[in-house]
Order: sequence, then C-alpha cells, then structure tokens
Amino acid sequence: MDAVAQERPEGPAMELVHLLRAVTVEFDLLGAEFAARHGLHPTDLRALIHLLDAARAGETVTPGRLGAALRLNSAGTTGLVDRLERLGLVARSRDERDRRRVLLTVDEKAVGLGWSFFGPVIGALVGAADGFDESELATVRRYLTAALAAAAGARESAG
Amino acid sequence: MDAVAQERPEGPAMELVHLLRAVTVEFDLLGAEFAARHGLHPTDLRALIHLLDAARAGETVTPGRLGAALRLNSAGTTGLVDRLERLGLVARSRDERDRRRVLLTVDEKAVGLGWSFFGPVIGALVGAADGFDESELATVRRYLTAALAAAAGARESAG
DNA sequence: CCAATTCTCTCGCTGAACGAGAGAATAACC
DNA sequence: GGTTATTCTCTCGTTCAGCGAGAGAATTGG
Repeated sequence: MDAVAQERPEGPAMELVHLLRAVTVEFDLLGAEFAARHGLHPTDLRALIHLLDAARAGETVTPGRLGAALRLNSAGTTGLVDRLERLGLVARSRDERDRRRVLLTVDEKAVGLGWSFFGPVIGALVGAADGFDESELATVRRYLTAALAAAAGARESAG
Repeated sequence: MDAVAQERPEGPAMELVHLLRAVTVEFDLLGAEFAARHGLHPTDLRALIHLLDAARAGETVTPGRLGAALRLNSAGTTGLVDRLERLGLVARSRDERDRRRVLLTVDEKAVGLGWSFFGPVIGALVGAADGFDESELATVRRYLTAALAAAAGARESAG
C-alpha cells in the first residue's frame, strides 16, 4: 500500500497497514513456493487448506461446496478435484443419503502435506510471540480482530 | 492453519496465527474481487502494485525486473506488459542509455486505479486503529515485525 | 407422477504462462 | 577494433486451468 501512501499522512496506523501488507505478501510467497515445490497449483493449495479445515471442523465437503469456497464454477471444480484425486490427496465417494452428491474425503497424504507446509510456519510464528506477555498478546489479538473486520467490511462495501 | 492445529496445543499465540491467516485470506479475496471487477487478472493487480511501489520509490522498472518480481518467465512477462499496455495502464519506451532495455512508465490511470483499490482498505484499517493508544500500537507493530521476520525465515528455510 | 430443483460432470473454448530460441544492443577480451 | 560473450526483450508453438453452456442422474414438491 506504499503505492498510494504518497498522498497520505504517515503515522503509526499507516505503519501497521504497511506491515500487514508485507505479512500478506510473505504468506503468499510462502504458499506459492510450497505449491510449486510439490507440483501443485496455487488453487490446489487453497483447496487443500479448505479441505483440511473442513475435516477438522467435522464438516463433509462436496465438490460444490469446495468450488463455491474457491470461487470456481462447476467445470473448474471438477478439474480441480480430478487433479487432487490424481495426486492421491482426496477420494470421491457417493453420498448414500443423497445420491446426487459426491463426498470428498482427504487422504492421510493430504494431512501430511498440510503439516509439512504449516508446521514450520506455525512454529516460527509461535516463536515470534515469545517476548510478549499475556496482556500484550491480548492487545495484538484485539487489533488483528479489528483489522480483520475492517478488511471484511471493505470487501463488502467495495464488492 | 486450523487444519493442523488438531495436533497442536492451543493458546494465545495460536490464536494470533489463526487471525493472521484470516487477515491474509481476506486481503487475497479483496484483491481478487477488485481485479475481477476491473477486468484484471490477479497477476495484473500484483504487477500494478509493484509498478506503483517502484514509481513511488523513484525506481525505473523494466519488463525483466517486473517479471522477476512476479516470478514470470520472459514470455509471460511480455504477455503481461502487453495486457497492461492494452489497458492503458503502462507505456513502453526504449531506454536511450542502454538500448537493449525497455522502460515501463505508469499512466495516471494506473495511479487512479491503485488509489481506488487501496483507498478504502487503508481508510478502514486506519479506522481499526482507533481505540488503541500509542503504546498499544507500538506493541502491535513489534509483534507484526516479528511475525514478518518469522514468515520470511520460514520461507527461506523451507525454500 | 410430472415438474422443478439440485448436484456433478462433459464438451469446446479462451487465454495466461511455459520452454526454446531468435533478434538486437551492449560489454569484454585478445 | 573486431570477434565473441552477455544481456535484454520478444516471437512461436504448446500446455493446461478455468469459463460458459448444457447434458445426465438423483431428489423434492405439488
């Protein structure tokens, strides 16, 4: 957001905006490199994350839900699931209760892959929290919560 | 990073990891929606951001530098610049000092577009900083700086 | 039951990005 | 100073992710 800051007053709040963008960029690069290293597309990684999150939350995922979450149309979603299936990360199975549906189940391999991606980052980030006491971490959490709401709000009003 | 948290102890630090990822996702969605709304590809938006940052820093950008920053090969970079030129966002001009080079100059239109993207987000984020006093903002800045370093470190050691 | 709905998948297509390499300008070396 | 090596950019042909349209199965509602 430097690009536009030239017309803006600088200040503590702007500094945080810059930092947040930098963190976002860094995360994106990290994901992109991980994906490339494992022969995945960025979309595949996003799908993997979504599937693992859903699995953890105990939710069943169908191609339709996955596609909606990733903003893909049905054709693209089919291609994505084909790809993930070919990589041995997910398996398709018919939902016997509503036989129009296909259920996606994540393989152990996917969990391992997810761990190998997130593990190091999480470790580093948790380590970054060392040197902050409880109340400081609470302050950070409060700020990030507000920033998240702000970004979501900006997206809604702009979109 | 929920996906992996099932095997991890929860705690204040993990909460922040979740929040950071949520903010990243939100920013990505925001960028994707803005891009789609203006007939841009995600790559185009990233290029625009890079060009505006460089312009602000007073640096000259060539197709080669831009492609390297976005991790594109030369063919893809040519296509990208063609696209941006067709959209009237940048112009190509020969560097008279090293006539192998092409210099990219950003049009006013690009600056306006950048502003229309960043303006609302920045405003919302600065607003999110209300309700925090100076020392609290300093704490947040210290944390984000550490998190940035952690992410960069994770990328380096994993990459 | 017949119609409307809800899922998923197939087909054909567009276009972003890749690999390989050509072309033009500059720098380096003998 | 002329030949060779290097540095940029762009062209060509290809691959493949994602789109639009719509077909095919299963379910739900009147």
